[in-house]
Amino acid sequence: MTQEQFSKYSFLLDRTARKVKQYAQQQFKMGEFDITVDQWLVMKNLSENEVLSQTALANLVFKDHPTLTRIIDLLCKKGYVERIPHPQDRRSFHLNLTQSGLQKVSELKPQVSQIREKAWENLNSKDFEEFKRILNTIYANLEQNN
Amino acid sequence: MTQEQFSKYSFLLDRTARKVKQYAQQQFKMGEFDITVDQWLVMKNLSENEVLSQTALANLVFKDHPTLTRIIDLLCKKGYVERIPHPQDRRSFHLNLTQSGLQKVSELKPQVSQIREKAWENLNSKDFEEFKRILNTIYANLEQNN
DNA sequence: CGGATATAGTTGTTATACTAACTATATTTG
DNA sequence: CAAATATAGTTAGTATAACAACTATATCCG
Repeated sequence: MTQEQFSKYSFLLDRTARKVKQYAQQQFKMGEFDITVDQWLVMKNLSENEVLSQTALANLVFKDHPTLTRIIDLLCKKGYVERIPHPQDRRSFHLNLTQSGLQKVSELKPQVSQIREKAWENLNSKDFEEFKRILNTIYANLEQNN
Repeated sequence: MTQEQFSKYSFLLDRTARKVKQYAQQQFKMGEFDITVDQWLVMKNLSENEVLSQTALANLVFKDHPTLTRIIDLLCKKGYVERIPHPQDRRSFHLNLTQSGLQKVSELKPQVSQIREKAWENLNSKDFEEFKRILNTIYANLEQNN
């Protein structure tokens, strides 16, 4: 295989990732979910982990700090999340889903799963495992500490 | 496989696509390439196709018109691309690589290929074919006209 | 021909991504 | 303890992504 051919993966990967996000975002909009796909990822992770700082959450969702700051800002404005001052460390916050945020997560969870399924028509569990393996290998190949 | 498990593909896909772009962008910066990864994609496609309108180019690179307008604006400012008025259709342009743009493409082409290769360490041609097949299937599953 | 419609491209707005620079607070260490 | 350093989070600036609304020009069709 030539270098030239290999190069195409980045185009296909980027194109597909954008399509997946775009499709989900359109469904979110049609269903009047009131949040974006990235905001959903953040809220879901908050719901699955009790006490999280912004740094801990950033590491979970693989977003950088400025990006997460802004997503949290928006979720606070919408009333789904609150920043609770950390009792020992005045630099830090505990992030909390509000009552409204908890309700939103449990309401959207099954709907999001259903939206996500559409991408896997005509594909099976073996494909899924292969896909995960290859994505994770690529990710590991490009990590900084190589 | 549960819905929940399937849902993770979107996270891994997004995470990996971002890492691939980020890694390339860092290499572009280190090499002082003077363009972004998306600008490179546009210039490469211009170099491979003689006469392109913005619409034709947008379809090639799978970006929408506003995004492409802005990328072309930046490439014009940098002197790598020019908009030539279409002789028959006054709404439209022919996009052209300048001399400087052509030189940039031929200078960067091998370097970009080399950067792109790093992702494929520990993976082989069969993986590559599988990966392409799965990405293309997902893309097709989510196209609008379904 | 002339009004309706379609197409090419631009502009505006919001969100995310990334880097860099910054503030405030903790921690380390001489 | 005090200075150096590290960490938590924010702000600023630029680029890309998506959608909606817009201008200008072409085309269609009665």
